[in-house]
Amino acid sequence: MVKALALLGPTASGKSALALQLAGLLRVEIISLDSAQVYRGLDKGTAKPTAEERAQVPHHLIDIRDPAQLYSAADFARDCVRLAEEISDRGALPLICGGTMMYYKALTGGLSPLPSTSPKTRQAVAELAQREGWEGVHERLKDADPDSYTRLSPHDKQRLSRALEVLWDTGRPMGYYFAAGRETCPLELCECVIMPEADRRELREIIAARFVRMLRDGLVAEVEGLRARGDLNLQLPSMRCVGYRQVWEYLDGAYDYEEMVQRVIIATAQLAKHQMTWLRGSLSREAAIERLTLPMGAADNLERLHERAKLCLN
RNA sequence: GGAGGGGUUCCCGAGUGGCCAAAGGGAUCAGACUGUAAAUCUGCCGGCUCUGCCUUCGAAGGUUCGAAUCCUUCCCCCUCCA
Repeated sequence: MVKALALLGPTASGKSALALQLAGLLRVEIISLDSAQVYRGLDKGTAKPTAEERAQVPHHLIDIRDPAQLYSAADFARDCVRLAEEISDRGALPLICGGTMMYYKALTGGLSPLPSTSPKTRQAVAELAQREGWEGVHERLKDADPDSYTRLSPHDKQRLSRALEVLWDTGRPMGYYFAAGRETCPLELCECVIMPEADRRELREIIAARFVRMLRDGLVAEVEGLRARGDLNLQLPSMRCVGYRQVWEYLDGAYDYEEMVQRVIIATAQLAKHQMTWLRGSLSREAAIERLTLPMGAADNLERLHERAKLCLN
């Protein structure tokens, strides 16, 4: 079984820097666990590793999609396993590094054999919601998919949409696919988690400072460029990423610059909070994945990570 | 100095005699999470010895069975005239 090391943690907690340092000590290739860095052209706002860093250490699953395209947890799980095997074959250690916990969950916990649904159908659901509201969409599930009907909030547009899409596209409720169980993870994972639990205020300051840097580096111009393409919009997952969404709205004139800055900082802090909720929760109740928790910014983190990585190599 | 407008629970903001611990939004906190997940949603959100009680709507008095809401004085803020 292929072994891999996972380095997880909330945004701005120092994962990437630590991963790069580890790469200086042993032969690793990094598999990015990041739903935003997959997009080409989303550079400044995603804290994407620089060209130099990428030249120095191989990075995977970065810049693999156009911002008009979609990428999913299932795509990730498939790509990640394939890459880990290839990297392992090359004699290097696969290092899965990032904070998109849904992707990680899909990898470790597996997914049921649900179908992907067509953009056409999604559009049709959106139109229904437009006419009848999401409560209306919710009602459509009442008889055809009672499990989803009771499980989902009448306001949870994303999941409501997905449930109805599956129903319309395949004629079967989601539960039909759930019944088939989940795939099991073909990788043997070691988990290292950076948890700034003790002082979230510090993380917030790092986030704010980092965003100021992103702006100084030209984030607004980058978003202007993306808007100028003409084929992107706020409904796309790429343009809903933290930072991009708010800058886009600012350029739309929805609010002023100062408010945009504050909103991004708040949204980023909320993202970090959300990621920590995943990490504290049931994530690694899955399988017997041993976990090492590192405090944010501790001096001996690299050393401890290195120790753990060496175990993975055996 | 004069004429108006305003001070509400962490923030914005509604509320003009009882149904008000006080709409709504934001933040915070906690949580969910099966192919959009940096998404989407949920709960809590003054305090307590918690089916009730206490404190809160700039401050202090007053009217009233009863006030965030009415009256008086004071403090502060904004706009305009000077």
